[in-house]
Amino acid sequence: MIDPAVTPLDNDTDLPAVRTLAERVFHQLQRAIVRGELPPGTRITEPELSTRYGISRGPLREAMRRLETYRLIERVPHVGARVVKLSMDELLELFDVREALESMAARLAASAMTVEEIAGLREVLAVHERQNDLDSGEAYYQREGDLDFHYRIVQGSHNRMLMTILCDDLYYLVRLYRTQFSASGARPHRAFVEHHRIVDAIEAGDAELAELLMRRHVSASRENVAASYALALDGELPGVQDAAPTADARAPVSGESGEINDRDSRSPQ
Amino acid sequence: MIDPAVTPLDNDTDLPAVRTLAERVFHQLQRAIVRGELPPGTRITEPELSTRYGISRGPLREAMRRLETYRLIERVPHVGARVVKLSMDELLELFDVREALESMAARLAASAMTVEEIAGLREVLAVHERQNDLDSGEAYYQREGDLDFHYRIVQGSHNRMLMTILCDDLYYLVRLYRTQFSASGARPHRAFVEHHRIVDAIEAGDAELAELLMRRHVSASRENVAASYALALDGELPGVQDAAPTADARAPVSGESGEINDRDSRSPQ
DNA sequence: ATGCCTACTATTGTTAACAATCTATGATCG
DNA sequence: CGATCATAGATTGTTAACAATAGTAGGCAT
Repeated sequence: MIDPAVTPLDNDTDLPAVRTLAERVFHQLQRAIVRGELPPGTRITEPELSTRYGISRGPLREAMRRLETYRLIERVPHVGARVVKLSMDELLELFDVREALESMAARLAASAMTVEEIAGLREVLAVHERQNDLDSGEAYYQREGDLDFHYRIVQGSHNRMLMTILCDDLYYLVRLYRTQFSASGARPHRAFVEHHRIVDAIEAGDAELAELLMRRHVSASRENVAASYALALDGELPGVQDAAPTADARAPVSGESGEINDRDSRSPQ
Repeated sequence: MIDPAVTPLDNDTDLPAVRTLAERVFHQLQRAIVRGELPPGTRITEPELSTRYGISRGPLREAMRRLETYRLIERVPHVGARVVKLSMDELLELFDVREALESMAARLAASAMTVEEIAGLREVLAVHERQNDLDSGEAYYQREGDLDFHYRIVQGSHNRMLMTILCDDLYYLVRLYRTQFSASGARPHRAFVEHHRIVDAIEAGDAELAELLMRRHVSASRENVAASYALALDGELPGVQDAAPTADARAPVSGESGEINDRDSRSPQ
């Protein structure tokens, strides 16, 4: 469901095992939201979407209920639903959760990952690096590659609950944040270094180190995003002091190379 | 299959803000499952439940969809749904997730918790201890109190996403595990000690220490449960070597004082 | 007797109509 | 002129009937 090569370019029925209308429209809506085709805050009205997708309200409601659990839309009883509008401090909250979960995943992966999985991980890094040689240009693939890196480590933890929470529940939210804050890949080479170190630790079976590196990796990325945001914010709004809780914040925040890049977490820039 | 005598005591409208039928029946089903009134593996059939609760299949399906996201039931398209059957290694997976998330919560709580919240936390511990003076007898309240302790720390993190994942998504699963493996409160005083230490660290604003203690707390509980289970398992099934992935395991596992207790994580019993 | 095929039943997926609730617009009153 | 209340429209919640799928039981042929 995450593999970029597998992800359908578009169309309806290329997804495997879409056995029901509700599933199909769920995936369609999900993609529409993540891609920004349904902008944040957009009101979702059932009659409109049902006619739009040519289905009845029954399956649509089921799809919307699923979208709600993925935190992509927010519903209020008897009122309606709208596409979630993300704030910066919610993004930072997400980083904290990811830091906790992904560092745990790295720890477990160091013990549980197979040689084949590690080889696949190295291959991802190689592809990642190759695309970096093309320099900027296509940040999209970098993002996907970066995402794939983290995805594979979570898979390597062999903890299904972790996989579900991280890769199913939080995955689309991460992507939505990315499009919403238009995080551009700034300097991914720093992330490469970190990624390689993490894989080294995993390959060596050093759970403690892998955990620590992953934790720093995510944490540094969080600080980077926060700093970039604060900078962009007082660049255009000199009066603003703190990140507003409900910041609609359309300021593009650079610093995230798609998934996670970071400063070297040591040298002060 | 579904004991009619049990459900009627949970009347309809004791829960606040139940604005829709789907919500009501969701809570009813949730309680029924967590309490064990709907045993694990029970087939959930829509016509039966709809007549049983006196509602139509529409709201019922919505309630079931919610139960599915809470991982309390499992659905297969065109086939049906059944109450989730938990295995021991899934329980251990849950412990890993909780270790990652709750240690993060403790860290954040050390920085973000207000004096009022800390006071409330101390009160919980006091109540907890008082009930422990009554010794065993009522393990139920201990469990709830223990749960309340962890619950409040998560709240104290002031991280809404953490709160949602831990208190909404995983909470009922934890309770279900407890009833399913009939974890009895064995020796909660060890947990008390740990709890107090954690609160001390939080009150001192020592994020590092709070995180470390919470991590050990959950980890020790995990090991305790695993050990008790392994013991009970080869006590009754001497041939069994590993925890079966799909163990239906009705053996009562002691060691969990409801939520989390642990050995002192230092002295070897 | 056993294996496969077929029809049947029960359950799930889907649809469309009905009822209850909320929002907004406009009229009335202070 | 402003505010409050009422009414109207639209949207969500709910229901019951219809369609499609999967499991099951029985018969038939080998």
